[in-house]
Amino acid sequence: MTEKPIDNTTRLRLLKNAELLFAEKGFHAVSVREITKAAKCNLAAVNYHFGGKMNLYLEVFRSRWIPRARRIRHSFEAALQGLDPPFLDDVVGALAQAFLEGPLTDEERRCHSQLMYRELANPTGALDLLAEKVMQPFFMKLRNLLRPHLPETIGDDRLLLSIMSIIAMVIHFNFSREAVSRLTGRTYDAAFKARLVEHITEFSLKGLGGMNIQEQQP
Amino acid sequence: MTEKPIDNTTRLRLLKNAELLFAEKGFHAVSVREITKAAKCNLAAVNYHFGGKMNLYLEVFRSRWIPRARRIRHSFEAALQGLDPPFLDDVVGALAQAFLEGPLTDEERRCHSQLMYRELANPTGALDLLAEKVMQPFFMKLRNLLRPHLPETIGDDRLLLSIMSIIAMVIHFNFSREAVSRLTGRTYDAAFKARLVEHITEFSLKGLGGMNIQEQQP
DNA sequence: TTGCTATTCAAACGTTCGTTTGATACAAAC
DNA sequence: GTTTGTATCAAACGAACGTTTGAATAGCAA
Repeated sequence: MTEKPIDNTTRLRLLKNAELLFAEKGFHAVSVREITKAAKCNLAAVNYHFGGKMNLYLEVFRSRWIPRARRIRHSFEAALQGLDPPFLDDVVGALAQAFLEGPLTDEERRCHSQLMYRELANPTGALDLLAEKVMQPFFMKLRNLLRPHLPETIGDDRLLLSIMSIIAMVIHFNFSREAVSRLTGRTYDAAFKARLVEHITEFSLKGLGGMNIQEQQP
Repeated sequence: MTEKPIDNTTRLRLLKNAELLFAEKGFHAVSVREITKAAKCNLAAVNYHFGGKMNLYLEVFRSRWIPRARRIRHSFEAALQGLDPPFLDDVVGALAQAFLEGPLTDEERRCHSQLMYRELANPTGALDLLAEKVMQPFFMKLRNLLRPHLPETIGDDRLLLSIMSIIAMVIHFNFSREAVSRLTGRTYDAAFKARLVEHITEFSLKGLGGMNIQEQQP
């Protein structure tokens, strides 16, 4: 417990502030001066502790993004605990909820989605980490969870596309909040988020097959 | 016809090359020197013709992105011509096809999606243009097309969310090609694109309701 | 020709960038 | 007390940035 007490070290302050700024503006739009100013430390601290701006960026993913992705995944799996096997709507509902409500604070979630979106848009090397350590295994897990509830005629590729569609929605509604808010005329409060979870769950459930949902929900 | 013959002017070369580079790397990651070098013109040309880098960026949207969005929309509407009223699967199929296959070359489509994605991620002022001139009217059009085929119990907001879900998929599969390719193990050739159109259409159709599809497709 | 306008160009502008440096402070080890 | 190693700091570095300048070059009208 005392291994890392509060750890309000320069290093950690840098990671926290860097993540927020990178998420908000993107790698190129944030300067080292901006980061160190926000972290209330000297300009040279980035190079001392991380060896450069790019390494700081990568370290943000290694030590903050990936652990948070794990928290999301654990939240998802915890929601399915005891349901053996979970029904289709359990899986999809837990998925949407883990991402849109889940264990993160709202600021964390925004940060998380934006960093991911940006990395999808502009692979800088961090995408390698995400794909290998997070996405790939998570998608496999999802496939195994969904497979028993779908007709056997559905191939693996088809199932994978469906999973990516759901993820696409989740990411999109998390990420392009500004556009979504503008087009729907709604602010991103708890009520709207709950509405989104409901919508994504319903839409995805029906999209996935819709043939054996009725038997589960009388 | 002779109004704009070839128009291989410096101005147009700048717009073309700037668009490609902005789409590929994002606004901040591209330098004026890089653009003018690609356009084979002098460094000062950007400021002479557009009055600055940001104005060039905005002009890319005004004179290239928006007209292309119109071509997509026309392609979508042309596919529905003669179908009065179009069925649900006509609308959704035409939508997916217009975006993923449609009237654009593959390079244009990549460029188009990337610019849009980036602007959703990083609103720089161009998003105002897109939302007002393109998205808003297009979404209204879609809503009117879909409305007659869905149960009356579905509210406007619900329908709008469904539309945004479909668009989210279309954008996502167009944009994050690298990640999609990596996770599916498939290259973005014509066959895969056709597969994506098929998938999005099917998934969206079912997601939209699934209650009156059967009557249309015996 | 002479003027006028529009465009291109090399060069330089001032600013900001990421990074490096060398001095300084501070604590634990000897 | 001295040494050693870690961390922070102000200052400066060279490079790259967006932009400006003023001269050179065309094309066309008078």
